[in-house]
Amino acid sequence: MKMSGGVEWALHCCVVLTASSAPVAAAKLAELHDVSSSYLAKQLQSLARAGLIHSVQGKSGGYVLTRAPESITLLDVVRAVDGPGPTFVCTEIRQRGPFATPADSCTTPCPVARAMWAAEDAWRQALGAVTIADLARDVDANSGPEALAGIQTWLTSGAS
Amino acid sequence: MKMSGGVEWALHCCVVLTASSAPVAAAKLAELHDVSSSYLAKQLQSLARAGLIHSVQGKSGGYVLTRAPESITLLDVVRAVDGPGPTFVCTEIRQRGPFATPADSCTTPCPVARAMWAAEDAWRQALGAVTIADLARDVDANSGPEALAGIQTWLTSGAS
DNA sequence: TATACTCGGACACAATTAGTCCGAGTAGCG
DNA sequence: CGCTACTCGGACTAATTGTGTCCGAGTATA
Repeated sequence: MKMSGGVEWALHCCVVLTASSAPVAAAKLAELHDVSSSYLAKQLQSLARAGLIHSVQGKSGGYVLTRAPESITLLDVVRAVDGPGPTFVCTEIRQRGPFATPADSCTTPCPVARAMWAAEDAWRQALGAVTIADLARDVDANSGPEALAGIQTWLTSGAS
Repeated sequence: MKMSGGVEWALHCCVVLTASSAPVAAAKLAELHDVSSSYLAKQLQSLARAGLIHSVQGKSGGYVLTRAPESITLLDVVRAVDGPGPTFVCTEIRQRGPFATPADSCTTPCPVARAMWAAEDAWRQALGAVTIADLARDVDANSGPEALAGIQTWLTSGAS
C-alpha cells in the first residue's frame, strides 16, 4: 500500500500557489519542481475537479487557489488526488464459507472493518487538522522567507 | 491508494487461530473463509516471516499463533502483510528545480513530509492500540459465543 | 522406510499507477 | 473583427504493483 506520488506534487504546488494571486501555468509549476509537466497536469486537473483550484484558460492562464490557504486542509488534497474511497475495503468475509453469518445478522459492520476504519478516521482527522497555510508557514521557517518571495517574483516574471 | 486485500484475510485468520491451540492448515482456513487457498498461503507466509505465527510442517501441520492474542496488534499484522514502509514517500522535491534548496540545509525533513508522516503515526498508533484479542471479543459480542466455538470444533475435527 | 500431507518459494496474470500525447477552448494582439 | 499563440482537458500507452496459481522441498505419521 503506497500512496500515489502525485499527492506530494499536488501539496507542493498548493504551497507555491499560496505565493501568487495571479494564475500560474502548469508548465511553470512543473519546471519549478523539475517534474513531468504532462503528468503534473493530471494532478492539477484532479484538484480542479475537486474545486480546490480554479483553472483560467487563455494566453496568460493557469491555476489559482479558490479558497484561502487556511481553509484548505491536507485531507482535501489527498482526497482529491488519491481518491475519496477508504483504503481498507471490507469484502464481508463473514458472510462466506460454511460458517457464514446470515446477512440479516450483519446490521453492524464487521469488527475487523470497524477497527481498521477507526484507524483511518484518526489518520483523516490528523490530515484535516493541517492546512496549506500551516505548511507555507513551516516552509518559511525552514527555508527562510526569501525563498517563497524569490519564487513569487520568478513566477510573475516571464523568466524561464 | 488501496490497502492490500490480503490484510483482511490475515486479520480474520488471526482471529480464527485464537480459537484453536492445535495447528490449523492453510487449506482449512481458506475453505472456512471461501477464498483462494493458494493466495491465502502467501499472506500466512508473510505472517510467519514476521514471527506472528509459527508454521508446523508434516502430516498434521499448520499454523499456530506464536504469542498471546493480547500481544498481537493490528499494526503488527498490517506491517507484516502490507509492508513496513511508509505509505507516503518523500522524493525531496525541494532539492530539485531552479529554486532547489541546497542539500546541506535539509537537515530536517520536508514540512510536507512531516505533516503526512504525523498523520501516518496517528494511524499506526490507532492500529497499535487494538489487539487480536479485542477483535475476537467483538466477534463474540456480535455473532454470539457459539460461533467461534462451532468453528473450533469444525477445525479440530477432520470435517470438510 | 515409504507415504501422504504440510509449507515455501518461484512463476504467470490482472489491475492500478505513472507518464505521454494531441485536440478543444480562450484571452490577448494586430 | 480575425488571427495567433498559449492555456487546459481528456484520451491513449507503458511500467509497476498487487493478485492468483503452480509445483518442489521437507517432515511427521503409519
